[in-house]
Amino acid sequence: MSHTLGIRQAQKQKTRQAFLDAALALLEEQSLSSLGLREVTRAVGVAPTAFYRHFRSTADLGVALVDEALGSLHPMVRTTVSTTGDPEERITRAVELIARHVTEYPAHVRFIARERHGGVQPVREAIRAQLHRFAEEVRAELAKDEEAEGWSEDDLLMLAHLYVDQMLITASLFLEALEAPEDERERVTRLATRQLRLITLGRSHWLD
Amino acid sequence: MSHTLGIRQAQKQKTRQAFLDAALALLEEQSLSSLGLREVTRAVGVAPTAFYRHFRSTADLGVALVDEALGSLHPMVRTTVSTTGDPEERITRAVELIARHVTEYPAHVRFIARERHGGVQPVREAIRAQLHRFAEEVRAELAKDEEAEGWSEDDLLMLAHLYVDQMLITASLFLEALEAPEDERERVTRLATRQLRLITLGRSHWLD
DNA sequence: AATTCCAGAGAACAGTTGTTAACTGGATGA
DNA sequence: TCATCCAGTTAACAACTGTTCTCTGGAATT
Repeated sequence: MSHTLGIRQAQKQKTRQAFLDAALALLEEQSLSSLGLREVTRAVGVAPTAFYRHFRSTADLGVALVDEALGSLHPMVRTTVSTTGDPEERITRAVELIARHVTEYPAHVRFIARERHGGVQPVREAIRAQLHRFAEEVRAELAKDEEAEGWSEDDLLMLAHLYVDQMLITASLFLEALEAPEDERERVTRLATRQLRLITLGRSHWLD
Repeated sequence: MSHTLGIRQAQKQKTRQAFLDAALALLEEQSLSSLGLREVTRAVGVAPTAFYRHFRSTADLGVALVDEALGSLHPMVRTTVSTTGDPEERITRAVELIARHVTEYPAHVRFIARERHGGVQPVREAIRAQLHRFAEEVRAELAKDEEAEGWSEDDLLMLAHLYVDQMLITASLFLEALEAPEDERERVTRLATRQLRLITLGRSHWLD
């Protein structure tokens, strides 16, 4: 099924990826709404006009970055939530997974945290849509758990959003602690673990 | 004690406030890192160079905006948390208070949500510091409650941060629902209420 | 082998930006 | 009353921005 791309298409995709990489790097120290088209092309090493062969505008590039940063994350979220084992172990694994992801893709995480409430509407929309997908997937996984018996769909979605938001908050904290000494990251781990523990505790008494 | 300002100082403060107001309005559709100095002076109706009489840079203006947006909010947070009455009533009042604040100062709320993870370091720092103050104040209020018996200081701060973050998430949701029909805001109210309820439930079983 | 296609280059456009220096004129304080 | 101060002005600077049109050379198609 995998159709080998021609030299032409392959080169185009390569350049496109170079745009995404360069933009992501530049966005570590500014917001998308201040990212200039020429700034990006300069970083890639191509003429300004080449930009238009790939994107309509920087907002368009931003939407593509959202897909790159969040699109491939869905399997990970699903498996994390559905992991079997006692709750405490699940929480530990979830926090570890977030920490590792932040370490591996700090620029992606920073971009999402920054542009979630950023100044570019189509990008905000794209992030909102992806996060909603996450919440729906988490809800679906939660529904499978025996603890979900007696829960309404609406309440499950409410809890799912709580988990998703908590995931983002934690990721952002790890991001801030990235260059800090080891014990700061340890502190964040402990904080996030206890917060998840408290939420899970509330969950298990929801039907009282 | 209140020293009447001279005509000169008064006029200066008036212009300064005009800068803050104009910037806040412009920031509804962009981020601080893309806000131009000339753009602001144009909106105020003053020469570009006048800007330097009040601020070193737009980042400096941003820090001033953080103080305006969050500085006056501390009493409200304190009294909200310390309100007596049964937990359910407290939650309702808290959510209502957030909703009202968002309706009254939407630009302030948008600014904080946007720049909390934005591209301007000094502003991020200023917001982080203010939110930490909030968390400390909430912790102090929680400590007075009889439910806090047996809690460690660290765990109380953990819970306080959870409440503060939840407050911001809720505010942001109300902001998105500002121009939406009434039933959307009602939906957000119900969601936020149940999330707070679940957290409070976890809180009451923390020591089990 | 001849033709079409198209990613990227090049040049030019009118506007924009932050920052400097030297100024003006009304409020301030002696 | 007179000298000082200082919020805001004017003018000019080099550097930058997004977007247009035209062109080119190698890949793709016939």
